[in-house]
Amino acid sequence: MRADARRNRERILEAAEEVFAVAGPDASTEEVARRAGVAIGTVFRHFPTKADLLRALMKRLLQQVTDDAAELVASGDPAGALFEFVARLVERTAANRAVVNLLAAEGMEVPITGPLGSLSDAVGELLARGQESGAVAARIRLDEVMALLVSACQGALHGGWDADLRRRTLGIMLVGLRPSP
Amino acid sequence: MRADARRNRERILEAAEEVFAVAGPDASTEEVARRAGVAIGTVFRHFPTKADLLRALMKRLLQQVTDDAAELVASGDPAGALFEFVARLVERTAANRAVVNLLAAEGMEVPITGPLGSLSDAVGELLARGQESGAVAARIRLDEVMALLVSACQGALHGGWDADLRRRTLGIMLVGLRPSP
Amino acid sequence: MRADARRNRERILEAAEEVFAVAGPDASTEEVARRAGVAIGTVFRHFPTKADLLRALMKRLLQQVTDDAAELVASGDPAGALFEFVARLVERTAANRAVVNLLAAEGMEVPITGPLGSLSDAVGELLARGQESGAVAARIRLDEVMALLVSACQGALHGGWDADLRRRTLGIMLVGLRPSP
Amino acid sequence: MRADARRNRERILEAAEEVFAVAGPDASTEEVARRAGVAIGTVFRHFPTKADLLRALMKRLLQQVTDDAAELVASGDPAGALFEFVARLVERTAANRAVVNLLAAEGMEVPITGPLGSLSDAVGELLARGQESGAVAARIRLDEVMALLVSACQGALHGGWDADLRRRTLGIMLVGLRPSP
DNA sequence: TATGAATGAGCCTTCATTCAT
DNA sequence: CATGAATGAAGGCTCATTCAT
Repeated sequence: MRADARRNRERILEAAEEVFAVAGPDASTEEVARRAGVAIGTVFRHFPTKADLLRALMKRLLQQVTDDAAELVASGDPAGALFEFVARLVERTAANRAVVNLLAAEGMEVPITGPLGSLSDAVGELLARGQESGAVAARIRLDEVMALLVSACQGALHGGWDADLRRRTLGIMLVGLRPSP
Repeated sequence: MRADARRNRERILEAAEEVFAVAGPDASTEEVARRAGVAIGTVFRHFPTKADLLRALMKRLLQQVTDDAAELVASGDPAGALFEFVARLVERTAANRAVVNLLAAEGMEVPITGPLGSLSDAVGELLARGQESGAVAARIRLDEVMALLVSACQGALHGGWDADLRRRTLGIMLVGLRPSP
Repeated sequence: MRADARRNRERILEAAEEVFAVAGPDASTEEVARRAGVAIGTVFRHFPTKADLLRALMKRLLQQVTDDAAELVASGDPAGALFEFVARLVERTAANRAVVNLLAAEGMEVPITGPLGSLSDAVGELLARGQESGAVAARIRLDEVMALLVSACQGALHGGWDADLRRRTLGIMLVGLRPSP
Repeated sequence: MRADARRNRERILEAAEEVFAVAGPDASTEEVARRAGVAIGTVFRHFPTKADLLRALMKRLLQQVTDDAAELVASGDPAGALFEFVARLVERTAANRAVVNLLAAEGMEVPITGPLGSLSDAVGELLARGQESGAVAARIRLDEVMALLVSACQGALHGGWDADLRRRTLGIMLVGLRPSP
C-alpha cells in the first residue's frame, strides 16, 4: 500500500471514530468521508462495506483497550489494576460511543494481537490477580465483571453526567467486587 | 377528541411500544401503523413527528414506572423498596428497549401526573425511605442512584445475558448502596 | 387500490415499456419515473424492486402475445396461423426490445390467464394445427419452434434492418418448417 | 511502442475476451485488469475508454471470423462452405457473448486486413461460391444471409439451449437458403 | 377524521475515468 | 510507462412526511 493510501486510511478511521463517536453507528458514511476530506469512493475502496469500516474501528479500539489491560497486568499493582482498568474504560467510553459497542458486540470476531488473546482474557487476568491479592472477592466471576463493565460503560454514554458523577457512581458499582469485611 | 380517535391513539401507542420494544427506535413508523391496524396517515395525525410518537411512548412508560415506584413507596417495606424497584426496572428494560431511553432522555420534558411529580421524585422518595430505615447508606445521593439505574438498565439491553447473570450482576452493583457494616 | 394509484401504476408501466424498449433493461428506474411524471418513490411503491417492474412488464407483454396466439388459433386458418404469429412477434420485437427478453426469460414465472396457459402452450397449439393442416412438417418439434422464435426476434432487435429485410429474412428462416415437397 | 507495452496490450485483450465472453459487455474494466495481471491504469493507457477496449476486441474477433471465412473460401468445398461457416459462427457465439455484438455493431468501423476486406465481403464470397456450386439458391441476397447470421447467433446466446437443439434449429433456419427442388 | 398514495432527500454501493507516485 | 489510489456521478432502495381522496 502506498504512503498516501495508508495516510488516507488512517484519516478515514480517525474521521469515522469521531463521527460514530458522537452520532452512533447510524451516522452516514458520507459524513465520514466529508470529515476525512476524501471522496466517498475512497472510503469504500478502503472499507468495501460500512460494516467493514465499523469492524475496523472496533478492532482498533479493542486493541487499544486490551493493550491497556495488558499494561495494567504488568504494572505490579494487582490489587488496584482491575478497578483502574474499569475506571479508564468508563472514561474512554464517555468520550467515545463506539467503545461500548465493542463490549457488547456479539459476532464481531475481530481477533486482536498481543499478550492477551482477547478482551475477556485480559479482564480475566486482571480479575485473577485482583483475587490473588485479596482486593477482589473470590466469589466474583468473569461474566459478572464483563457485564458490570458493559453496564458502567453504557451508563457513561448517556445523561451527560460530569466526570465527578461518573466517578462516584462507578465507585458505588464497584463496592460489590470487594471482599465483604 | 372523538371516541374513535382516542381509541386509535391508544392502539398506536400500544403498537409502537411493541414495535420499538423489539426493534429499537429505528423501527419504521410504517411498521407501527401496520401493527396498529391503521393507515400511516393516522399515526402522523396523532403524532406529527416520529419523535413525538417516541416522546409519547416515553411519557407512558415513565408514568408506569413512576406509579410502580409510588406503589412501592406505599408498600410499607422501606428497607427493600429501592432495591426492588431497581430490580423491576432492569427486568422491564431487558424486555423493552424503550425503557432505557426514558432514563437517559435529555430534554424529554414530559411531566407526569400522580403522587410523585417525576421519576426522580419517586426514586428520591424510595431513597429517603431506604436511608431512614437503615437499608441504604446515608452517603448515597439521588444523582448517583439515577446514574446507577441508567447503567444497570443500559447493560440489560446488551449481550444477551440471561436473567441469572442479570440478577447476579445487579446484586454486585447494588452492594455499594448498603451501609458499610 | 385508489383510482389515481391505478392510473399511476399504468403510467409507470407505460413509461417503463417505452424506456426499456429503447434502452434495454439497464435503463435506470429514475428515467422511468421521470418519463412517467412521478417521483422515484412512487415507482418503488408500485414495484418494490426493479426486477418486479421488469417482471410486470414481461407479464403484460406475455399476455398480449399469448392472446394474439389464442386469437390466431381461433381464426380458422390453421395452415397460416403459425407463420402469421411468428411474423407478428418479430415485428413487435423490432419495436420493443423487451419482447425478446420475455422469450428468453428463464425463471420469469409469470403465469398468464386465458385460454392458453402459457406462451409455449399457445405456440404448441399453433404448431399442432399447422401440422394437422399439412402446412408444417410433422418432424418439427416445439422446442425448435421456440428457439427459432427467439432467434428471429433477437435478430430483429439489431442492425437497424428495415421492415423489408426483416420480412425477407424471416421468410427464409421459415422455409425449413414446411414439409419437403 | 515498446515490447513490454505490446505484450501488455495483448494480455489485456485476451483477458477482456475471456471476461466479456462470460459476463457480457457489462463486466467491469477492473475485472479485465485483474485477469490480465495489470493495473487498471494500464488498461486505460492502452484503451482510453471502455468502448475503445470493446471496439478493439470486436476488431480481433472480426479478424478471426473473417480469416475463418477466407479459409473456407479456399477450402475447395464451395457447396458446403457457407453452411459450415454459419455453423461455426453460431457455436462460437454460444461460447462467447462478444461475438454477436460484432455482427450487430453499427458504426463499428473496424477495417480488417487480409484477403477479404470485411466480414461482409467474406460472407459474400462464400455466398457466391455456394450459388455457383448450386448449393445455395440464386435468389438469396447477401443482406439476407447477414441478417440470418445475426439472428442465429443472437438466438444462440439465450435460453440455455444445448448443442443439439442449437444444431437442429440452425438446420431448419438454413433450409431456406437451398434451392427449391 | 381516516386513508394510503406521492414525495423526495438521503443512504449504501459500483464503476469508468483521472492523476499523483 | 506502469501503478493503483482517488474521484464523483449514478443507481437501487428506504422512509419520514405531506396531501389528495
